[in-house]
Amino acid sequence: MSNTELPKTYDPKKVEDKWYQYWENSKYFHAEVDKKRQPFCIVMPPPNVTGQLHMGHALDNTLQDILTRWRRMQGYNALWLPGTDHAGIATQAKVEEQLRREGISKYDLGRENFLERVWDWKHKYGNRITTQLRKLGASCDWDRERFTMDEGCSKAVQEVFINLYNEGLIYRDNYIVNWCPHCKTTISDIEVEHKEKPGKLYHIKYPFKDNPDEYMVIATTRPETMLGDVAVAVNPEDNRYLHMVGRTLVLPLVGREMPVIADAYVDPSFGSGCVKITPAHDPNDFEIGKRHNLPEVQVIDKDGRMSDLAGKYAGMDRYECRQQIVKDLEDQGLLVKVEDNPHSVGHCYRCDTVVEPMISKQWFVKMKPLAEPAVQAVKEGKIRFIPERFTKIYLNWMENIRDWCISRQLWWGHRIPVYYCQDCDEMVAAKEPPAECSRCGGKMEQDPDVLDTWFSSALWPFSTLGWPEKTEDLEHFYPTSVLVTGRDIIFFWVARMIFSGLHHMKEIPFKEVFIHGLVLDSQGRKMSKSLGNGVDPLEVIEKYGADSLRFMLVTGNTPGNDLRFHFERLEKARNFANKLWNASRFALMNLDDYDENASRGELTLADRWILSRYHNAVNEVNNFMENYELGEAARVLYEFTWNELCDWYIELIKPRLYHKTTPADRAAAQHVLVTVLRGTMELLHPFMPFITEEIWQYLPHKGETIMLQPWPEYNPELRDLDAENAMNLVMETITEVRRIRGEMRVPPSKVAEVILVTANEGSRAVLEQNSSYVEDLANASVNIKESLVEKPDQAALGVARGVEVIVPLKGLIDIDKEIARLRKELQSIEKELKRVQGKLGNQNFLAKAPAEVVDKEKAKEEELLTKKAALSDRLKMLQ
RNA sequence: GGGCGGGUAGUUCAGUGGGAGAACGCUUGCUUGACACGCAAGAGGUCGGAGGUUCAAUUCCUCUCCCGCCCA
Repeated sequence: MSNTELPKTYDPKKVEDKWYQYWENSKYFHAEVDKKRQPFCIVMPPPNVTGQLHMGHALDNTLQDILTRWRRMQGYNALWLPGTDHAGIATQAKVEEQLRREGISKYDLGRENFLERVWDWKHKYGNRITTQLRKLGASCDWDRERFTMDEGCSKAVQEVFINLYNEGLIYRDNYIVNWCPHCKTTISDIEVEHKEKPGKLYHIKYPFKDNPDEYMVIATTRPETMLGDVAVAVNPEDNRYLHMVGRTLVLPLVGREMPVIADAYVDPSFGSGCVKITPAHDPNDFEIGKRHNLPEVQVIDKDGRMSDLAGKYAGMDRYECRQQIVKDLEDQGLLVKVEDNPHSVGHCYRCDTVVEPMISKQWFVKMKPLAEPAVQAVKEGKIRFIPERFTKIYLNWMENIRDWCISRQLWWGHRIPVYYCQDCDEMVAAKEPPAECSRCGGKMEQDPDVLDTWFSSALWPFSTLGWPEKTEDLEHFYPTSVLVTGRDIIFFWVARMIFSGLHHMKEIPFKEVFIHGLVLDSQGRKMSKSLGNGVDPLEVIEKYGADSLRFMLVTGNTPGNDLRFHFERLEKARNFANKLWNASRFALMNLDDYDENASRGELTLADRWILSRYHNAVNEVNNFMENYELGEAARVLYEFTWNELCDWYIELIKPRLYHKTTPADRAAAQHVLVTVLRGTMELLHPFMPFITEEIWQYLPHKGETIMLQPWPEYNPELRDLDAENAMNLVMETITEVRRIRGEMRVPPSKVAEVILVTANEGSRAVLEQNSSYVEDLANASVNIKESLVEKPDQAALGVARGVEVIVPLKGLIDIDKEIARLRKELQSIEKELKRVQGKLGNQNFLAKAPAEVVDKEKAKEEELLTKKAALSDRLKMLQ
């Protein structure tokens, strides 16, 4: 290898795209079924096809990429399957917005033309997010990229719908659903976000028919819905009102006669204890209405305006109407009082409009039979959540699940494969449009609605692998290994994939679910468009590099917890990348004559030490990775690289690389450096794929790419605790000398005379063999003695592992300063000693604590006593 | 109302039944032949509060306060 001079700072822009192209063009991401190897498979949570990469995607995909790259290096047949979601409401809304700017509506275009526009939009923006994922370094198999509306996925959707329909698990019914007046569609229960909002509680008199002077007072937060009231209910155990049950009231402003009923749902302690019943506009009232056979009067329409049934209020906006009704009630003396009453209001999770509960004929999935096996699978441990606490959240939801409303009044999506006869009430679910009604020969027309987007994503783990066909892919890669996703879509997606997989595949879709938190801004707020506090991952990549972003996202955070985005932490990650770069730069500057096969001298203490520490790091990283503690694994690598490899090992071998030794010794240093540095790059590769590839390619290596190198294996035989102990003594000695130098203001350029005194033979041997380390790293000349009778009084003293470190400072020492320093040191030793001796004096401790803990405390006491003796002797002498 | 997470150095966060850690910031000194996106040395914490279990609790248990999230 020729002498390689690299630039002083690492520039990610110069290398990232280059390596990504190389990997992708070389098909390194591509996985084929290979029965000889164990499969590892992740399906990517599909981002919205027309969306843009945000920090949540960056985190989610970084985690998946780390796992995939790691398993791939371990030799698994690793497949990370990417794709995008058609995102019904979001995408349709975007295209409608575009049409609005052109001054037309989707109705002007008609369904066919509108859909063509959406497909145009998809083709135009559909590869934006996948390009962005490439920038992040995602090693997914693009040859297998899927889309929820592609032919295969659409087939799967049809198949599933028809199967469930035939099994009686999909039904159509009139039911109270959540209507978004802005999106103009129903949404499912979990798509409603409940937010606490300030509001009023209105107390209104409802007079009796037989005696208009007598009345009941009802309390409501939504007076406008009273136009749809059909009863007043009280609790059957509420003695205040029981005698009124069965009597007839006259609804104010409307004049409708309605009964007083008793129902256990009513909470006697809320408001007056009398509840108005509006089955058409409240889910609970709807249930009560069903129980009591009450009529349903719909007074609010799909635009959020009062309907024709609202009499003189017809056509008014629902909130305007509220004001007017309150005013009218007041005028008639029927408003008793108005109280402040903050209450929870449902909002559309897409557009944040207040949702209107409304009765409508919709398609539903019957959940109970599907949920049961999905609960079992998790309870039996077939599917494991990481962190474990999400198991409870999942189970709690699954066990209380309600039927899933799946029809959406949109055009963009999978159209419901049900056909209705226009002449009779025949209806069939079919893959192909029936030519005519099988019963009466009438014309058949398809349901105009489409399915909830999540209906297709629920099938993602098997639809992407070829289902309903029986493919080799399915057989090999299903069930997938792990699902990585945010905690915000456990219900939307994870739960639905689980019951779908179990029902249609008869097998779980994945064995583990790795949940991460949300990426928040630096103040802990959710990143949102309206707040404008989002950080664009692409800008970050542009400025700091993808490796830095990835490293920052994965460190300093614990699985499942939210993560605040701080630019300071990004800088830290970038600095780390630069550190790697410069360590490698140093290595390359000293490898011009490196020959792997050259005869090498014996390993030195530093060599044995760094190899031992490296294998310790390998072991820790492996354990953390297996437990999904990716942040901890990254921390171990950060600390090993910076604090051990760079700060100590590289410094220790500089003299050997600068030809101040024999060629064989130099070769040994080169070899250990290359081995450890290359191994470190391999360990870091899943986290920082680009820089590690760049460096690895410069280092002596075999193979085409770091990403297909075997993952470093832990070799316990290379753990060398003797070397670690010896090095600790050397390093602490060096630190002690440096500290004295610093405190006594010995100029850095001046060689300090150092006397090391210890009666311990072992320590003395270590120091004698390795005194050059102390001399080089502390700029000192070292003398080692068993004892020292005549201690120079013009000297500073420290103790490292029982070794007295004496630095004679004739003419340089400030006696007062040294006395102060010794006193302070002694103080902290006394404090520690008191604690240790307190423990050792406790009979219970000696009797019950494990022997090694007791031994440890004893050794500690001994060391502290030595140190104390040396320092106080010294202090006496100086005083 | 139920559930969950968090409260540890000035700040942001790791971590642990047995001597409190990191990064940034701060102090001091360094253009030391990889790196100032750096090197060396250092200051800084009653680990939210109270009680309990234990030889030993920041860590386990109970209660309590504050912050955040989810569900009803």
